[in-house]
Amino acid sequence: MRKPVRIFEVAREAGVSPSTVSKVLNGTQRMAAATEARVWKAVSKLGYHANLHAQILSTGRSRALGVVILDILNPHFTALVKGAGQVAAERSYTVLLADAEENPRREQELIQSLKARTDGLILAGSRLSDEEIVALHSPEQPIVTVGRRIAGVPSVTVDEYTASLQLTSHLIAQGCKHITYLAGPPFWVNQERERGYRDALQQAGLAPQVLSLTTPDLLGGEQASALLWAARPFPDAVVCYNDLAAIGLMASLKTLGVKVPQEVAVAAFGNHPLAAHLSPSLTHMEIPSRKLGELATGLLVELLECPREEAIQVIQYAVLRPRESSIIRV
Amino acid sequence: MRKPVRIFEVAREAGVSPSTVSKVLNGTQRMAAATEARVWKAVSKLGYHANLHAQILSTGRSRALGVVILDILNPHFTALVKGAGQVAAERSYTVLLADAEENPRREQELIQSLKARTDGLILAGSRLSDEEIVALHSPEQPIVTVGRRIAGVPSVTVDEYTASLQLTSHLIAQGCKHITYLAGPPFWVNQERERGYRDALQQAGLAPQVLSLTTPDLLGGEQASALLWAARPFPDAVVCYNDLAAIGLMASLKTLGVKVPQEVAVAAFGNHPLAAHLSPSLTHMEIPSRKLGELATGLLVELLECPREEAIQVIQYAVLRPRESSIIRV
DNA sequence: CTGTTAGCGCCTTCAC
DNA sequence: GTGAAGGCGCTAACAG
Repeated sequence: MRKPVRIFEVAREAGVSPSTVSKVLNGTQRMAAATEARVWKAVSKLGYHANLHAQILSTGRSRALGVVILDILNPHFTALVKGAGQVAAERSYTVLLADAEENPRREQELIQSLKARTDGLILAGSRLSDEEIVALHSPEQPIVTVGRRIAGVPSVTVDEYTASLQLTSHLIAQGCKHITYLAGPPFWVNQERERGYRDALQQAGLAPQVLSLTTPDLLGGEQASALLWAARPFPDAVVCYNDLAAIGLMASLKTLGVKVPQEVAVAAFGNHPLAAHLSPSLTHMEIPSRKLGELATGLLVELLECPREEAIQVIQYAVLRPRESSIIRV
Repeated sequence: MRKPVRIFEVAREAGVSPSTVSKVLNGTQRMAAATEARVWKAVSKLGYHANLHAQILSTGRSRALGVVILDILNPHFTALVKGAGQVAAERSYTVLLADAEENPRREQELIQSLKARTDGLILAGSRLSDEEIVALHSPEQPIVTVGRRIAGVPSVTVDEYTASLQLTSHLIAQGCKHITYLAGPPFWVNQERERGYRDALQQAGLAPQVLSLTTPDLLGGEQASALLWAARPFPDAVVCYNDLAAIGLMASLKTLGVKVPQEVAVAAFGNHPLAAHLSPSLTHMEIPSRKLGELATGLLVELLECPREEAIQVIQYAVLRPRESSIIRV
């Protein structure tokens, strides 16, 4: 059909050379006002749009950022994407988003695909090994991790250890004695949360009990009730790796006739939009997901525009949101 | 640092010409087994990866699909993305995802950006005008819409009219007499749902009452309670444009001390993962979001691989999931 | 200020 | 079977 217009045709229409058109369009170099006007006129008359790939091939920059998230069904990551999108737009970058579906093989494929199309990557909730991530990072194609601290790689993270200390202490303050931790996948975030949990219990002279979620989502939480059921002693409180799992767990406990918070208090990490809408509403350490996305994007753009040597590590803090699921009335 | 390897260097390493390497790598033409072996060896030794943009510039195809969704915070669209990602992977296409943030201007920008990077687009929940969408569609760069039927444009949609007829009839069967419809944005989906609602009421000899959501999300639902409050007669049932709004509404009604379903029954459209986890659990017509993503992607790939004249329209059906929010015990 | 000349890295006819 | 040559569309140095 209608072949796309090329820069040469615009040049001819405006009576100038292709390079002049290029300079005017990109603002690389000012031309005589009259010339510029003729170029713009020709451009709009012909409906010209530069061929992106030719442009990228020629300049070596795409002004695009890749964002790879662990799971698009998890509100934590979608909120993060909102933040990334906003900052990227402000800095006039395009975000190319990909969902790793909690699958490291797929994640690698997507990363390779995005790496070829972007100037830099944000890895949120990566399931790759530290080595793989280090290998991916380079000054020309920087990567920023979210929720993962690796020496030599720029990152944006929450102080999960302190968050976990606070959340666990909150339960202890409610008088809970047998607090179980439902662990997520064995990556940085879970390590920190588990460490905070253990330290809080130790300080209180209580014994830890760690059980592992099958998956860190609704289903995993539902399945976890069976684990709890078998646990001796049966806990009077549960700290969940994330709020999705906590919601699944609470639903399952309701089915089993176990009352929350009277028989078991439940608390989690996250910022699920419905945490306050549930019955009972869910206590959690609120993770500033959107902010993480904003910061990671800002950092990546900085790295792109003025390459640095050291790997900057940005740290944020979670906020305790006490709600019905952990408030035990005496 | 380490400059990327070019095809020329692979050719030199293997003792052949660049064009031979290209043919072997792309399987465009068989070469002597020994030659192919040498090429593959050189490729892995040097860690060669073809430059994507050079390739696209040269071939004119990117093997990438663009998916533009209305709002990444809405579970309907994220589920759709899961479906799209799966089918795209099966057909070895890369999905490039963008979040329009319910903003038509932003949507146009993203579309332009993705259009330049992909072979075809899926528009899910577009806020553009029919004309704009028609203008975007072409046999060389097909687009498939989801949740929108436009003459001449391939689409995948749910039979929303029938879905709405069923949902409204369900409420009527519960004995509700004053059923209000909380309308979403004035696009195809809402038009169909509203039409089904009106027809169902008319058949039952009831009077319709339509109020508009400020936004089709949690916040909009919360704000809608004020509208309902002011409505005369105060309804005994509400049909919500989507489940996000229904959840917001129910939360707000709880605050106001209005009991669901005893004083007002609530029902909606959607497939929110927590619909069954709420108290009361939410009745809805379940929209097969993920399936829509799969079908749209399948259709787009078909269109890409064997261009068609007619614009195929795929239709799916919603399923009634009756839950506590609409079950009125007498 | 403006045009000319070279690539960017790859694929693809077309001869050998 | 294999290689040489030309082009995809644009930008960037370098002249003038």
